[in-house]
Amino acid sequence: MATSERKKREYAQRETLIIDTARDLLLKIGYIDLNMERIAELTEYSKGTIYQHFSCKEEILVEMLIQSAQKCGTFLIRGSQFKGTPRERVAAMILGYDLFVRLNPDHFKSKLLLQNESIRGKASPVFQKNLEKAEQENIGLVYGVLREAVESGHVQLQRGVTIEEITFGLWTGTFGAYVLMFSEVNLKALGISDPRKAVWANIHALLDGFGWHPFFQELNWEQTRNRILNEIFSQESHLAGIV
Amino acid sequence: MATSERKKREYAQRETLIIDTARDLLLKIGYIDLNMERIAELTEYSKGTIYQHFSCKEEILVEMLIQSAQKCGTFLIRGSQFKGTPRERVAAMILGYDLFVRLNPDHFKSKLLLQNESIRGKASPVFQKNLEKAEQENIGLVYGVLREAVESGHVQLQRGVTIEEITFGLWTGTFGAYVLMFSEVNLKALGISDPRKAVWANIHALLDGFGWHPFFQELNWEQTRNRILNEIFSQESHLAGIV
DNA sequence: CATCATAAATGACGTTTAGTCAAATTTTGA
DNA sequence: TCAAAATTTGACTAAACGTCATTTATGATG
Repeated sequence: MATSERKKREYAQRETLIIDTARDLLLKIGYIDLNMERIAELTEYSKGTIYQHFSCKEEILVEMLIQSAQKCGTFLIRGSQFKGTPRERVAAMILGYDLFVRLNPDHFKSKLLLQNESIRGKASPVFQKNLEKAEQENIGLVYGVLREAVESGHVQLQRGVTIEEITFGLWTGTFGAYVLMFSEVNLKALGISDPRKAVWANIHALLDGFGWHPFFQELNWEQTRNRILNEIFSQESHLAGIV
Repeated sequence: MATSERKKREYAQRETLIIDTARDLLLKIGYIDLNMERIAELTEYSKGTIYQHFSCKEEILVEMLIQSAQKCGTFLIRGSQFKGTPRERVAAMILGYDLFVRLNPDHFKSKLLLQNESIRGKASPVFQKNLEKAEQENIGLVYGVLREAVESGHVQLQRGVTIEEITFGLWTGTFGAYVLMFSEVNLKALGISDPRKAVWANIHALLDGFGWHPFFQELNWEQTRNRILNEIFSQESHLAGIV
């Protein structure tokens, strides 16, 4: 069945086209004004065809986020492979995440929207499950490095704290910061001129606070940061313009 | 002008009625299905009258959030007045915030939505400015206690870290956690059975990491926590069922 | 090449909600 | 009591949603 293979390919291509179009449109006109009619126009397909792929705009957003979460995963994996201590590898993952977010501004736009159950709930359950799975896999990558850190004795878990909870701290500290950065909260007016610098300081204070060796003071982090960017994310850091 | 005073009062009362109705409806049916027609029905006014107060449902949400942000401020203030070290006072503010969020579940629902610029942007600029102001005032309350902590020598700011950045860390660590808790991310599946416990551990690790005395180990926090709840939030902690 | 069955794409249509505004109603104060 | 002012109403237009009968394209077969 050579033809049916081609059909499948064409279907997948069209899906990509729809998502890419929706992504552009989302960044350009925002969620409220985003509509299926316009997506149909721009893709040069009819509304009916668009609805054959996605049941509503929210479902397109979910699929968009699934794809970007998977892409995000590749950045996390690359970060985790940095040659260094577990703490440096976690730092590399966080830097990778930052680069990913910089290069994929649509990620947080759709993420923020779908954080709302009413909006996410419009997508069909299959899509929602897939999204949950994609995001859990990414968290799993962080767990992996933390587990190694505990096993190698770089961190001693104290007072019943679990690696899941430490990950939660890293997660909320970075994710929360991006939510704020991406929502036009006036951080400048609040004295936060460089939120990324603040995140970096906070993440390291957190890890220091959990007694994770080597402590912030014990390492030249400026150097480590440059090594991470050069060795792992050379191309991306140039693309993002952080040299 | 006794009459015009009464009119004003009546107008304000109706505004309250509209907001309360919208709040109930939001919690019941969610953002997507929330609509002006239904709000009009439930308040027993006509659509036109509702539109005299608010230009769209998003504007109602903004006003809802302004009000809850102000109420939140009273919890923060009370927390900051706890008789203890600055660090204990910060902890009291965070506990106060937690109680506030528990008792006002609509707060985060609307907050999350309005984090999206496209949604928030539907409200008129005056409403948006007021919201920004209300939220900045709350952050200002945290700054106040941190400033005292620095002045009293409980924290030494190191390596160019500012109190704004530390506040940002507290903010993202708690706010980020509530965003996740309120968005049906399956935290249980990720091994986070008690996100509030995790937040507490992370906040203290963060403050320890910044060298904020007294360190977590040096205090009986279980006792402090109970004192805060008893002395400052007795009524609220019972209402929230955390005894 | 012609035919026909199947698959895919279309856009008109019914429905819902938004937001407006002229008309109806109520209130005010002389 | 009554006219002017203020308020309320809901009918109406417009926009987007989501459906589905109809049209168009495809490709297998003789």
